[in-house]
Amino acid sequence: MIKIATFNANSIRSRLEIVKDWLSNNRPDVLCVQETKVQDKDFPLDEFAGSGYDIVFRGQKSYNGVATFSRLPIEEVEYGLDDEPKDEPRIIRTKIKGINIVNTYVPQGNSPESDKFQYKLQWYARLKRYFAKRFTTDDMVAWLGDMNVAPTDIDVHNPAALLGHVCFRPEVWEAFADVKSWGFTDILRKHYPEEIIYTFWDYRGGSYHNNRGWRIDHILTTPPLAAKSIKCYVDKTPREQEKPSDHTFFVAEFDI
DNA sequence: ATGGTCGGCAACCGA
Repeated sequence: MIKIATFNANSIRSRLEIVKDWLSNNRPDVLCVQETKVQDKDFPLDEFAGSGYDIVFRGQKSYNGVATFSRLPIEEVEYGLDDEPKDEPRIIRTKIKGINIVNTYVPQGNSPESDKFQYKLQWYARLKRYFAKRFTTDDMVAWLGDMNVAPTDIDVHNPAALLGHVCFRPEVWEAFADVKSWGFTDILRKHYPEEIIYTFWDYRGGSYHNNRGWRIDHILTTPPLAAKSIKCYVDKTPREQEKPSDHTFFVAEFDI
């Protein structure tokens, strides 16, 4: 069995105790973290010394940043996209136990009228080419992270009101679906085709308490890995700790 | 309810 998880930390340094506790209590083989919000020279490596995890990361000041934790040997590492701008603080590929683990923090997009939104749409297209260039759909590939898209109406608490948001509008659905069409299965939906399951709740307005959430973190895999998927779930227990992230831990287990 | 709350960082931007 291999257990793979993803978590948008919204600052790894502010979420140190939550991450350390979760790793020691759950012992995933791989944890992909987004929004570490720390420069590489300041990454809190010492805090994880003796944890049993190797960590690869790329960050920048204030914004973005990704890290991949593994307690199995990391066989390969690749930072960034392969065209310009490489955007290293948003994507790390590792190969672990023969599985390509692609940890992404997809740009949020700010507002539909902004250049950042166009950049987001292009980012999905660039990512699709990245997959197509490296892998075939017979390879073991897991794509996970904060995708900044809620793909269907049941993935947000109020689709009518939220329609038009940069994470919930047709251009984003199409861009995400186009990457998926290369050969990915949405592992949560394989197990729970119609359940209301969220991974993110805005800090504002008591949305967690009222369960006004979004499903914007995803775990997708190629068919040979999807066939081995045995469990997929959101772990909300860290939300009950002090100063939680606005996202939860999201986990998939495979019979490998 | 067109507001609300975080984190980083040092004024506001990003989410």
